[in-house]
Amino acid sequence: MPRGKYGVSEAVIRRLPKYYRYLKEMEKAEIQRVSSKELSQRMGLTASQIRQDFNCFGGFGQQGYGYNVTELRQEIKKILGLYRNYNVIIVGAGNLGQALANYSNFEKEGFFIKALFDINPRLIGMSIRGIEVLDIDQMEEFVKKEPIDIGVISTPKAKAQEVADLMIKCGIKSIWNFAPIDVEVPPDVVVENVHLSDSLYTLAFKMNNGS
Amino acid sequence: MPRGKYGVSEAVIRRLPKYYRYLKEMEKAEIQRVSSKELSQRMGLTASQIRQDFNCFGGFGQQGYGYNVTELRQEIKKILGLYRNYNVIIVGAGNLGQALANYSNFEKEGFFIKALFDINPRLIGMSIRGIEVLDIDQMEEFVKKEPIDIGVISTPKAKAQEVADLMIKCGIKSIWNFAPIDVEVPPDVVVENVHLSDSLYTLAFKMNNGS
DNA sequence: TAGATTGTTAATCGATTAACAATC
DNA sequence: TAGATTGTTAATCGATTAACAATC
Repeated sequence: MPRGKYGVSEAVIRRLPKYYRYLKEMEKAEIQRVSSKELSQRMGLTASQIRQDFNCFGGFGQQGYGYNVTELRQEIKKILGLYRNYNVIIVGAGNLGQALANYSNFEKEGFFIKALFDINPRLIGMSIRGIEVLDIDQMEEFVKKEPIDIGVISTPKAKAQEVADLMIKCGIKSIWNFAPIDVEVPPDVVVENVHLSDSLYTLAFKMNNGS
Repeated sequence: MPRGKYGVSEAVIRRLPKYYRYLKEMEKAEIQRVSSKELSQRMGLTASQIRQDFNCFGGFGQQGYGYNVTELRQEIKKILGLYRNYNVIIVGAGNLGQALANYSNFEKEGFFIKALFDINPRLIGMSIRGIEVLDIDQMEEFVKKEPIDIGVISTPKAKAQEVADLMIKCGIKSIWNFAPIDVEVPPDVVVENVHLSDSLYTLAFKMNNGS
């Protein structure tokens, strides 16, 4: 398994957005410095783990002082790759696809939804926050004109693999998959799954097991 | 950290719904038996891990044969707690809340959405698949009449903690949280987070790091 | 300077993988 | 019976935690 620029484990990667979230909050609250100890208490981690995590990327702190909140937030923003913009399309303009298109917070971090696609004639032609719903047949042409970084799959399960294949054919290298199936992709394509049912079943398990 | 009936790690818990998903597919494809080896190939795990996972719960296989697909699926269904029904309410009837209410698949596994709640007068009175959107002020009364197992938070971040507090006050012990914040709850309450932005940022990180 | 807190190395813990006897 | 595959124990690997010298 190749591990790009930063040789970093999945566990660390998953914590990065959480650090980013907490640091944004602290910045908003005008907190200027933070120690690994204080951050650990806020986030429910250990101070050791936090320092280990940051040192995967080179250490942004200062002995005796801690971390500058703004600086640390910016570093993590950089690591996550949020200092550039991403063009996004959503395939599947049903309720979930529309909900995602309506969620304007993604834009604030540079994720711009350029179009939705569907096969349903009733949806095609619609517009959500000014984003058009187009026929899936137009997708290939659309992506040729406007390079797309991320493809979102919000179709039913039965169509998900087909949609993934089409995205890959169009040269899209990153897929955010909401369909309850693990789509198969070539090794240069990244997939991030949001399996809502899996999450709900996990909750069911935990509530029956008091953990 | 107390670990209910089954003393099982988070990593194992997270794999259970995935097993369930694959086994359902195989059952649909009328596959009757499966070995840990074959399942490992389908799922991208190791056979060892699969056998270890199942043996957390007591081993459902037979030497020389493998596992009966239907039986195994049923066992996992039992472990997950999907042989009972769950009453669910959704607080926040915006796009995401509506999308969740519209997603009829949850019902098939026994999760019944009993009502949505909101503060927006424009949404109150609406009906989604026959599920009413009520005023949040009616929630406490509603939950008294109809016991609710799971509360879904699909409000903006700013309201999430308040909503969680209200749910807890109403006796709800399980929260499925879609707001981009970690709500604080007493130790007997279970929270499962779906942090969409975290997931998206993870994807951004990975696409910039070729992992 | 003295106190605080990092960056980093070492120790521990837990999860995954390997191996194999048991047995269908 | 012979072959296959589990359940389970042991070995390995990786991630988390602890400890502490470096240094602000």
